[in-house]
Amino acid sequence: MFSIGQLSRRTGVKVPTIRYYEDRGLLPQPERSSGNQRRYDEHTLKLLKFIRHTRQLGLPLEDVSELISLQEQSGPALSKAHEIALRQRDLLRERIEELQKLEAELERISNACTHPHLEAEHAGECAVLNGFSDHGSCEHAHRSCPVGRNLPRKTG
Amino acid sequence: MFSIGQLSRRTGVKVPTIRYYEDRGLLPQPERSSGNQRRYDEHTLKLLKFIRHTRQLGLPLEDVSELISLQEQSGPALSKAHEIALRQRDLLRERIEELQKLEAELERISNACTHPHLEAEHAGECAVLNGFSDHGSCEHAHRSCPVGRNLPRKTG
DNA sequence: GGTAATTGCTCTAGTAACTAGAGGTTCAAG
DNA sequence: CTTGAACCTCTAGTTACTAGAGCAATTACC
Repeated sequence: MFSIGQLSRRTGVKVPTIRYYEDRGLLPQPERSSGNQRRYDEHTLKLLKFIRHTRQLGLPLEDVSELISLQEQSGPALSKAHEIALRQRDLLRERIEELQKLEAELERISNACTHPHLEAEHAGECAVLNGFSDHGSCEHAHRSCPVGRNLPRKTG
Repeated sequence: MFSIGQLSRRTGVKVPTIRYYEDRGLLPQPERSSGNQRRYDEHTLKLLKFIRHTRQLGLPLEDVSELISLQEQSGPALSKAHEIALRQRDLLRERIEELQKLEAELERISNACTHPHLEAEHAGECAVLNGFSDHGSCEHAHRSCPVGRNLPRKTG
C-alpha cells in the first residue's frame, strides 16, 4: 500500500495526471487511508505503467481505455488489440514521412539565409521569411496537416 | 475585395479559424461591408497563406506571430527569423528519431500477435497487450515524451 | 508529545489551436 | 422581393493535461 506520490515516483506519471486518469475512469478508484488519502497496490502500479507506455506510443486515452477493457476479456478481443496496434503503427509511419519532408523544407529555408549571396536578396528581404511564405518553391505538396492530434505532451 | 468564405477557399483555412487568427492578432482587422461583413484584399490573402504554411511546418502561433512582426523590420530581425527556422528544424529532427523508435516498437508488438505460435501464449494472454505493458522487452529507452505540443490539428 | 515541513485533498481555471453550435443578419440569385 | 446560402457574434467544447487556491493529513525531528 503506497501513496499517490510514491506511485508517481515509481511510474514517472505526475500526481495530478494520476488523479486525472482516475477521473477519466482509466484507473479504478483506489482505497483510502483513514484520512481520505489514496492508497495503491501493485496492480494499479502495473496498470499505470501500461497506460504510460501506451501514451508514449501515441495512443489516445480512448484507445488506451479500450485496451484496458480488452485485457479483461479474451477471444475476439485479442484481434481488436492487434488492430489498434497496427492502426497506430500506420499512423506513425505516415507522420514520420510527412515530418521528413518538412524537415527537408526547413533545411532549405534556413540554408537560404545562411548563404544569402546565393540568393537574390533585394530590398532587404530575408530568404527565410520568403521561404516560409513561398510555397511555390517547395517541390512537394503537403496539403494535409502532417501531424496528428491525441499525442502526449512533453513529460518529465 | 472578397469575403471570408472566398478567403477560406483560396487558402484552405477554415472560416472560423480565420476569425480565430484575427482574434489572436495574427491577421489585421479587415475592412467591413456596409452590412458589417469582413472584406479582404490580396495582402491578407498572402499573409494567411504565410500563416498556413508556417503552421504546416509545425511552428506555434506565437512564433508565427513573431515572424510576422519581423517581416515589417530589417537588419537584426533577419537573424532572428533564421534562428526560428533552425530551432524548428532541430525539434523536428529529434521528433522524427523518437517516432522511428516507436514505430519499430509497434511493429514488434503487432508482429507478436500475427505469429502467436512463435510466442508463448499461455492462459489466453495476447502478446499485443503484453507488448503494450511490457517495457522490459523494448530495447531502447524512451523516457521522455517523443512528440511535441504546438502542432497543428488535422485540417481538411 | 509538539511542531514544522511535506504531502495530500478537492475544486476551479488555464493551456493550444482550433471546432461546433445557437440565434440572428446580410447578401446574391432568380 | 423572396429565398437560401453565407455571414455575424458569442459561448462552450475538444484533448490531455497543468497550475493554483485553500485546506487537511502525514511524517520527521526534537
